[in-house]
Amino acid sequence: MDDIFQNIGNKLTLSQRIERTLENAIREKKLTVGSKLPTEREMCESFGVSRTALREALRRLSARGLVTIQKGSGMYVSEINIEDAIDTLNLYYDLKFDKNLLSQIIEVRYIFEPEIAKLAAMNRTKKDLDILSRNLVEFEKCNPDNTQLEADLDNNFHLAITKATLNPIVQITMEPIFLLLPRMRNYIYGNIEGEKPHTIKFHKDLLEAVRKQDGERAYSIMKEHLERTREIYSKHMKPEFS
Amino acid sequence: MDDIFQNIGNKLTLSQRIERTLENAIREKKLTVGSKLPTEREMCESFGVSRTALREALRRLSARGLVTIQKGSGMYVSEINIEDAIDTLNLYYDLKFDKNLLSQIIEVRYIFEPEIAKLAAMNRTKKDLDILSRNLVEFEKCNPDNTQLEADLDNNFHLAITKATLNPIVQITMEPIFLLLPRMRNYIYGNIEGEKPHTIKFHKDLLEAVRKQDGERAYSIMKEHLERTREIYSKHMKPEFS
DNA sequence: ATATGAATGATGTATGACAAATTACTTGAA
DNA sequence: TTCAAGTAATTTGTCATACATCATTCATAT
Repeated sequence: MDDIFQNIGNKLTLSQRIERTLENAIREKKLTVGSKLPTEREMCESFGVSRTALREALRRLSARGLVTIQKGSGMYVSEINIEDAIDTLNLYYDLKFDKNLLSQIIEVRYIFEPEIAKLAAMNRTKKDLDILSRNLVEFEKCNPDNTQLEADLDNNFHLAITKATLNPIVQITMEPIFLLLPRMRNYIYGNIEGEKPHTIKFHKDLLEAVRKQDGERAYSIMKEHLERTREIYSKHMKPEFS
Repeated sequence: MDDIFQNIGNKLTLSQRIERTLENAIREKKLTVGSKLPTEREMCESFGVSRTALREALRRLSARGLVTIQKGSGMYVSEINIEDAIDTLNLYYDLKFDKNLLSQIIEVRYIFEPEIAKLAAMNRTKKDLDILSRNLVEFEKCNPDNTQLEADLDNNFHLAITKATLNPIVQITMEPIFLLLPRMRNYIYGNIEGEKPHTIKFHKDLLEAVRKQDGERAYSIMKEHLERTREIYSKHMKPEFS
């Protein structure tokens, strides 16, 4: 019966209680998205707290993406967007970053992305096809010396495929991984000689399969590409990463 | 040449600049995890700002899980844990919650988990086998009336498989999804009659394949199981969600 | 009717004071 | 000497007030 003595110490600060109150109101949709909150002075009065405590609560909420604050205008209940969720994951990966991460990322891509390509082929809209086509055009005419842009376009192609699944969970899962890749370039030897033609052909073939909604073909094209990528990276990886 | 007049207005507030400065220092590991930050007064002096501005910056950082603040003691760089990221995801799903989320989760599991099972079979350690075996025993002797515990054990089995891949990214990816599932039970009719024997057989077969490191077999067992799950859920989903 | 500019009201920052919690130190007794 | 209780010092939490800065509204002049 030790639980008699438990659970007393966790007294929340005043500003944290205010934060929770407002958060719950938002979660329960008592405060609707886009609506304007009362002014600081009004809320201070109704809560019976100082401006300091109230403001610190609202700072927390804005940091978490629940409200947006516009100086001179007011505070509004903001529509939490997918970027907020992804940002937190990004931060997490950033701080957990270690030398094994690259091979782990390659592995994850290898096992997930073929399935994603298949799903994208089945669910894609016409708009997705437009985005993919435009990316392909840009990639072809991109100056080969601009390795930065080239890699970004390659990333965006994969990101567009992910979005074409129309499944936001897939997007939330993969986007932080794609965002990590540019940072990993520092740990990999620059772009590989003579790989661009292959990448272009790969993008073309995959787009074609997605256009025809041929899931199986999209799957195998992606799988083959990532297999190749995996081999190349393992051959060219910097010594300290092998 | 209209760009002459663009892009002046996006001036950050003072507290936001402080927030970024500290965030970057943490990201770049200039401030190491667990270390104590200087006191408010010291930081105010070195930054040359008021306590108000500094405190609001730190409120934001603590809301995001980068620092923890202990009244009377001090402020510390906190190890951001996966729960912080998951919290944000939960909030996002809470506010974005719609009838599609459940089917999206099922879809993600269907395309990812077979590959995960395969990878787990190849990489699993002896310790993973122990965990899975123990889970299986507990599941078998679990009182069928305790649907809550039953579902938790089922979840833990899948989570243990995920961990057996030895790829933390896979784990980070799937954990939020598994944590989401209990919340969805309210939207599904209770456990399905007569499913337990099938689930036990499935767990047994999968464990056997993982023990033998037979990746292909683990893949197909998991795929078949999730196919069945998908069908059952689509049949039993509550009317307002169909 | 439009544009300029002043007035108003909102959030942002600064300062000083005190409250509350923790930590460090001192002191006293065994 | 050792340990414990109590006290002092330190640190964060809250309050109050004043002013700065930005956005909106409204009046006025062209």
